[in-house]
Amino acid sequence: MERFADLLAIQGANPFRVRAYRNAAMTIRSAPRRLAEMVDSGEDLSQLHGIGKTIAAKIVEVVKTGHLRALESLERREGPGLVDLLRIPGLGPKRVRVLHELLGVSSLDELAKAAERRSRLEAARAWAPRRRARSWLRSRVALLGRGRLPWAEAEPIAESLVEFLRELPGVERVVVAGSYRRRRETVGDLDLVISCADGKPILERFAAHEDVSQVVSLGSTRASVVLRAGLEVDLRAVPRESFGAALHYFTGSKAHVVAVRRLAVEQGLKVNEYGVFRHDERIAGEREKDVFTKIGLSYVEPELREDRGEIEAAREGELPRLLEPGDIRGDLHVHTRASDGRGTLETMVGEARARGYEYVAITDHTQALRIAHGLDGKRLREQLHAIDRINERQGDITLLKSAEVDILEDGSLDLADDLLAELDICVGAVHSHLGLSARKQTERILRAMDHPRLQVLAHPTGRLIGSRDTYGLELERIIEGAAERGCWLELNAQPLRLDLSDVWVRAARDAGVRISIASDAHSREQLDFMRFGVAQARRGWIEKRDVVNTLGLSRLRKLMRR
DNA sequence: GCCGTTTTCGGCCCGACTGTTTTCAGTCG
Repeated sequence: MERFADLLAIQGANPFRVRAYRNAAMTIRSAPRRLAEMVDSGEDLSQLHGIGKTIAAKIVEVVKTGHLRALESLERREGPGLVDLLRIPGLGPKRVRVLHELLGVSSLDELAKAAERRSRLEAARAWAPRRRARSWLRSRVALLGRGRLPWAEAEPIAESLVEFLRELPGVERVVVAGSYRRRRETVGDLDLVISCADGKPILERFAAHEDVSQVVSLGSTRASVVLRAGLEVDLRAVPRESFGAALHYFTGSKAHVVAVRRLAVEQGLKVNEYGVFRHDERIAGEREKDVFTKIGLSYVEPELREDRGEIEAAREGELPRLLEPGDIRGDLHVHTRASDGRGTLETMVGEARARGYEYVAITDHTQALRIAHGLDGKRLREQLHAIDRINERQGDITLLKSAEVDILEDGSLDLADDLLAELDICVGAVHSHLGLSARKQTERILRAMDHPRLQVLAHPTGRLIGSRDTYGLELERIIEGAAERGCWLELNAQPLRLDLSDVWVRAARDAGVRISIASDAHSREQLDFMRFGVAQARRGWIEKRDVVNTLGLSRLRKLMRR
C-alpha cells in the first residue's frame, strides 16, 4: 500500500487518493491481527478505518495471490526502483518525476551516477534548486542509509543535547519530543522542543555544536542538523505561551496529531503548534494538557499517541491507567555466570534487592544451549541448593528457583520432569531450529505450553531489532493457546528484543493473557533494562493488573498453574 | 480513495524552510 501510494504520487495522482493508500498502510501496520487471517475467515476488511471497498479488494488480492496487479503494472511503466529515490531527503514525488523524465533515472544507482555527470538538470525550469543541482543532489544522496536507532542507543545522545541546550542563555524549557518521547522501540531522528523568547541565537549556537556534521536547514524557529553519529536532529523554538501546543505537535505521532486537529475542526477550533484557537483567539497553548481538554479529551500519555483508539478512549474517559515503573515488584528472568551471565548469584541477588524487589527468579539456560554453557541436571541441582542457602539467610528478598528451559524441536522441555517439579517457576524459550515453518513452530510452542510446569514463554517471537525478524510463527494461536492454558507471555525488556512488541502485547492482554515483564539480565547493570520493558508495555496499553510481577509473592504464587 | 449525530458529495491538518519565487511550489514533519 505504501509503495502503491509512492508510485501514485510520482505519477501525479490526486494527493488525497495517495493519502488514502498511506492511511490504509497505517491501519494495516497497527492492526492487532494479521489481515491474512481476517481474509481467510471471510471477514469484511472495509470495516477497518481507512479501508474501503477498493483497498479491501486489493488486500484480498495480495493475500490470495501474493501479487497486486495494479502495483505491478505501475512498476512496469515507471521502473520498480523509482520509489527508492523518495528515501533521499529533499526528494519528493515531483522532483523524482523530473529526474525520471529528464534524465531517465529510475533507480538509486542511476541517480548516483547522474549526480556525478554533467546533466541537463541545471536547465530544467521545473527543478527548483537548479543553480547547484548536482552538488545539491550529491549532498542529499550522502544522507541516505541512516537507519533507525534503537531507543536505548538514542538515549545518551538525547540527554547530552538536552544538557547542552539547558545551559544556553535564554532557554527556559527543553524536552525531547517525537518518537523518543512516545518511547517507540527505535527512533529515526530526535525532535527537541525548547521555549525561549528569541530562538534565532539559540538555534545558531545549536547548529554550531561540535557534534553537528551538517546543517540541513536553519531558520528563526527551526533548525535541522545531522550529527556526526549520523542521527538527524530537529530543534524547534517556541515562545512560552505555545510550549504545550508545540510539545503536543512535535511529540506526534503524525497520525495522532492529524486526528486531534480533525477533531478540533469539527468543533470550530484550530490546533497548531502555537496553540488551540477559536477564530483568532488563543484559548490554550502553554500547557500540553489543555490542548486535550479544550477539545473535549482527557490527557493522553505520549506512549498511546499512535491513533490506535486513544482519541476515542480519551473522549469517553476510558483511557487505561498505565503501568508505572514503581509498580514492578520482582524480575522473573535473570541469568548468572553459571550459564551465560556475568554476575554471580550473590551479585544478581544483591542488585535485585537494591532495587527493592521482593523476589527474583534465577533463570539460567539449560543443557541443550551449549553455547551459553547451559546447566545440566547436576549443575542445576547445585544451583538450587545454593538458592536454598541464600533464602534461609535473608528474609527481605526471595529467590525463586527457575530456569530458562530450552523448548526442543519437538516441543518437549530440556529438563526431566523430576527436576521441573523442583522449580518454583519454569520459563520456557526457543533458541534453536528457528527456521521451521510457521505451522510447525507454532505447534512446537503450543506443545511446550501443554506441559503443566511451563509457566512463562520467554521472548515469544525471537526477533532482534535491526538484525533478526520474528521466526515464522502464528502468534494469534500462541496467544490463544496461552490464554486457554493459563500460561503467561513475557515482555522481554532487553532493548534489542522488546519482545512482545507494543501491538502484540496489547493483543495478548485483550485475549486475557497475563504478562511478565522481565529484564533477561545477563549482568547486574542489565536489571535496569526493566524500564525499557515498562515503556513498551505502556505503549501496549498495559495496566498494573495485567502484569504478574506487579504482584506480591504470595499472590504471584497463587496465580501459578500448579 | 475514504468518510459522514452537520454531509452519499465535498471535503480531507497545518506551518516552516529552501530556493531565486517577485507571490509560490516543493518538501518535510
